Amino acid sequence: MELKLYNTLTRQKEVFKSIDENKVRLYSCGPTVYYYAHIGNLRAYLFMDNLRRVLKYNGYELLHAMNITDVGHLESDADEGEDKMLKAAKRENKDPYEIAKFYTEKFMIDLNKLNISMPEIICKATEHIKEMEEYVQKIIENGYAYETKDTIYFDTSKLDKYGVLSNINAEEQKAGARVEFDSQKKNVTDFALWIKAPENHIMKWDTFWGKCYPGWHIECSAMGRKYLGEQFDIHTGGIDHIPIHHENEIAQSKGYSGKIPANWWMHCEFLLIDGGKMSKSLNNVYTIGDLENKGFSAMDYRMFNFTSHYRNKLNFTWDSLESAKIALSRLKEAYKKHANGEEHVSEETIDEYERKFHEAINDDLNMPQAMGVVWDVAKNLVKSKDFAKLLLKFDEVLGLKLDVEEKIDLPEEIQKIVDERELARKNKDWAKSDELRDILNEKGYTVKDTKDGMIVNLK
RNA sequence: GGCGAUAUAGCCAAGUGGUAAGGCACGAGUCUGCAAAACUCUGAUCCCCGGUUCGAAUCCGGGUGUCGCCUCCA
Repeated sequence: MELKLYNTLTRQKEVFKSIDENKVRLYSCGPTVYYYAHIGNLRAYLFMDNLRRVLKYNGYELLHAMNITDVGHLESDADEGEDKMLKAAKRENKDPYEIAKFYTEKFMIDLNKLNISMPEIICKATEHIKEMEEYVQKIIENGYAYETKDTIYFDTSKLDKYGVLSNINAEEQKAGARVEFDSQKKNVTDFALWIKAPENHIMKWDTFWGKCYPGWHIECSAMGRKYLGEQFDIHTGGIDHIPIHHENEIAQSKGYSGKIPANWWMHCEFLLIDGGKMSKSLNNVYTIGDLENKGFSAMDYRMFNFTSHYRNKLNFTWDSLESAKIALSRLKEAYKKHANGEEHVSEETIDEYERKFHEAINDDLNMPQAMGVVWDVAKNLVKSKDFAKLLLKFDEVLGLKLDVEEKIDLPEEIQKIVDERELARKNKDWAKSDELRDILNEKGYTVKDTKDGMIVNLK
């Protein structure tokens, strides 16, 4: 079946065709590991995971690289700000490498909780200084860079066009902005490739230009090339990457080889909180931990993300997360019923649902529409193992672990009360049963009585 | 100030020319010792005005609102 993916480069959906026959090479801009990832960040990785799974569903093998930015990401585009890693190091009074290690681990834990499948290659900027160095030298050799006192800049005026992705006149935009920029630059759109490290700079390396550290954009160019080749299929990132980071990556690649590195550029829209941007001042920069503290799981958040399309802003509210949580639990319930079902469903019916689902995901990852098909199957009055099997197939893309029952290990003390209540119920001692239920509630557990016994969960 | 996006039921949202997917909430009901859960049923003509068309939520023009980018950001 035809797979259509939206390409930011051409601003339209295009029929996907990989360079190699059955293999897709893709690159995703990963996190700058200077702090916890918030749920907005994580939406981009859920999108990345969604793309991976859809490609796999279509039979492609994947070679996927994602970077971990642990150096070079400055606060200011004018190349004057502080390195985010160093700032975090100061804040926490730690070595920047410790910071990177700590938040990288936290990031991986989040991805794991969200059931995000890992790219085949995870590459760290600090482990590829050599590759970046060579990349920059080639750009210089090709005449696309110039030196100032302490920075090597990319000369964007040497390109036939700068701004092919965002399709804007960056010169004009930046000239109009009320932002000062480094006067050493020849053009406002020029950006730093290589920067001389000040005396007290912690993260620096001995390089062809003395003790330096790399600009932010060069890592993706160098690592993408190293692991995926001069040209690969898809490059993903957040929508905010379009105007600067990805433009610069394209510029660097043009300066290096004359080519745009990827055929498809795909970008995930922002997550809004209560209709607006998340910001520290509004105190709404939530992490997975924050969600968990309110009784939600990472998987609830995963489910929530399927309510909208990745190219649309998604409005996060606690109510909408709650609705996703309930929907997920009902979906699992529905799966279970089908798994225990004894009726038969015709192959044609199954194929028809499968086709509809496949069509939806192949239409530029239209997950809300795909979920419509999933619910059709889940809520079908005919209870059948055939449907259960189909749902599991869908779950290869959804990644909701429909067949995994969430059972929590109850503390011994709680288990004792549960057993006692079970006995009371057996003896129809309702007074005692209710009393024990109250106790469980007080201790923070919910109690559901079903035909198959009691289900106890954390509130 | 410049640029861009968006406006669909209480909420989260699909749908881009042929008479409005889905989820959640609400309400009604079934079940149940009670409660909860679960299950069934139920709702919108698509921001406003004008145009194109046999026909528009869907295209065009104008207006209004909201959001974002131009500064770090997934």
